[in-house]
Amino acid sequence: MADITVSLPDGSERTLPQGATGADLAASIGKRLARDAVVVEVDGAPRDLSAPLHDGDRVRIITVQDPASAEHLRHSTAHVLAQAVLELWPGATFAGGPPIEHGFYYDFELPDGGTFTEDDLERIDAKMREIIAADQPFERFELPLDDARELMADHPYKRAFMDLAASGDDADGEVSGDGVISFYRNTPTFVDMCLGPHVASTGGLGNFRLTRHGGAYFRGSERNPMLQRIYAVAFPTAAELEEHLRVQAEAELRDHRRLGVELDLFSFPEEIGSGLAVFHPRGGIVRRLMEDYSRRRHEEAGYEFVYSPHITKADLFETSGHLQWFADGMFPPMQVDVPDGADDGAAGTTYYLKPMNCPFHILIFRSRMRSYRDLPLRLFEFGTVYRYEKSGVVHGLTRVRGMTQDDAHIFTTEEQMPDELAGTLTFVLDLLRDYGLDDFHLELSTRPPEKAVGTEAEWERATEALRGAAEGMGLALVLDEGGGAFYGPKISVQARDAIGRTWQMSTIQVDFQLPQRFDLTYVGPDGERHRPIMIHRALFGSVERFFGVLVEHYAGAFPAWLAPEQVRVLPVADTHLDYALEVAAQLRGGGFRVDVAPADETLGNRIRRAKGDKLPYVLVVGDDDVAHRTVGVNPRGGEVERDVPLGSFAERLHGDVESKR
RNA sequence: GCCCGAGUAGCUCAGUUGGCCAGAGCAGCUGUCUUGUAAACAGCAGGUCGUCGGUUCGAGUCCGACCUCGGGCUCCA
Repeated sequence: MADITVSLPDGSERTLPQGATGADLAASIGKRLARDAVVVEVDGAPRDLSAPLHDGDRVRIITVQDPASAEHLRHSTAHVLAQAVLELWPGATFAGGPPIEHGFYYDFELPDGGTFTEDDLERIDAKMREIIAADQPFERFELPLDDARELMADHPYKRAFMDLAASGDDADGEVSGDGVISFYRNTPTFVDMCLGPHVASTGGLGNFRLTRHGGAYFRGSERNPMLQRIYAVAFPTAAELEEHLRVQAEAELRDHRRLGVELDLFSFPEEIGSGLAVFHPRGGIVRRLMEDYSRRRHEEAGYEFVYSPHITKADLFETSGHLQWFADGMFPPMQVDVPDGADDGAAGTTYYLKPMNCPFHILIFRSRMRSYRDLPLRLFEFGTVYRYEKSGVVHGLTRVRGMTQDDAHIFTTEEQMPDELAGTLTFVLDLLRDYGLDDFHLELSTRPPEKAVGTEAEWERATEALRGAAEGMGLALVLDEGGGAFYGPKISVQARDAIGRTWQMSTIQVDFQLPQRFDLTYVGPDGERHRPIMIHRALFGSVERFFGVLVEHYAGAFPAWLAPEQVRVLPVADTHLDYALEVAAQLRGGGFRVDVAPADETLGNRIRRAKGDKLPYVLVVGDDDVAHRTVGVNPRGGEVERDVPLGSFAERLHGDVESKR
């Protein structure tokens, strides 16, 4: 029988006997490679180690050291989860269980509408580890559709995936559409439908942890039944799993909801209502500083400031299209000016809380005749809007029902638009950097197929203009098909924070629609009327969300320019109080935010409290300092320095503020 | 909105199968202590146990509805 020859990524070739598998190949190269091999890629396509190789195959062996192995290990561990659940809950059925970032999930339906509990996760985990200890093989086999349906007779969701694939749907990648269904058998009783590949056996798995459980609609649609999903994190190595869990624990400590209470920044009094925040004095300082700086920069960039009310007659949102397209996101209407004695609900005038600021800015544009000389006209407002968010989605400051947008609408000619978009994007990124975020990527959201006004051609032009601006930035650009607003496509800026999480921040949207709906015009150099184009843009997105992101990014330890309290002066004993007050007064005179903590408590305890409040600087003053007009400087995250002249400390603080460190 | 879980003092939590006057630490207040870099000591005060209704001789504890929060789905700045 003829041998086969395969090539490896380094260009070398190896000759193996006919019928040799990826595992054989690995074994022929080295013991360690054989042990660490997870799957192989043949001509770029992942395959089981047990699959026979063919003459001329280009083969890459993926080991646990290769990041590409994670997906396969996760996928295989998901099967172990399914096996454990099906063994523990006789009569349970399962749907899909794909690998995801950091881990995997699997969807189940338990008998009699059962649900999982926290304790169940422990039982399942224990069962999974038994399966792994048993080192069960993953054995692949294939069946024609009819036989496959019969094999999965007790599992309607698996059959649903087969039917979807048969009708040309992608079936969430669970099955192929070629009429042959592949399965993996672990034990005589456990078989899962799967495209594969899988690890050779369960023994190599184990670096996982079950994390959460919750409801999830089948295939993500509200119209489908709700299944019970279990999430897990999983990594090729134990060290990676540990690191991930460490970062998670860190993220929990940074949670802005927790820090908001601890640092006395803001709260959500139950009496006010879900998703409605109040900012306390310390949070108020931070917010005001954020806003003040933003105002200054916007002024310098040619924006003009406007103000508009929070509520308006329904007609305005009829004209804008919001009542047609965005009504679900709006608070219910209120009837006002109802005539005495009228019991007809339709009598009077209908008002709405505003969910967006654009119509108001449009009315400002339209308040008089505009010339091309006025354009681009950039109207800016910290506009507070109200959105009726579904009860299950409200979340801290990042998803609220009342928020303030740093909202601007730019009215331009069509010719000006590309430059204006590029300028806006540059401005936005620059400003975000000043707030300490500097790792970005961009996302381009296109026409939502079922929910869009305007013609395809208009959408196309707007989308291309945005794409051009985005591509000019030299940042990664991700396509978000169908994710645009009803009136136009958008670019959103995604920022990565200090511990690597990405947040959607700024959005820039092109809008041909509202200028038409409101019949906006300007007079061009030719004396004729022309239609302007609108650009909607928000940089913080919402001030509340941005505030929450900054709290998490800085873990509550705001840089000096934003810190609510920059310095706290601690006299060692009462005899140093007058000097401490003098130091504080002098620093305040320099424009700094300073408090004094008198010697009612031990110095150690006052230091501890100040550190807990995450101040940039704690100053300790005692006999030596009174005598020499110095201070002891205890900086956040640094070493204590004694006998620092007050003047040089003030300069240092000034430098921190100026450099926004 | 849907699935699950939770709501006890400002915060973090105890409170056994329904049964004496609902507890602790931190925070707060009052004293004493007068401190050189991450917790001095003592005392005081603080709760209609989320709200409303029900079961019961008796409810923080059991049941229902609503409100709020947390985790997930869907949605989103």
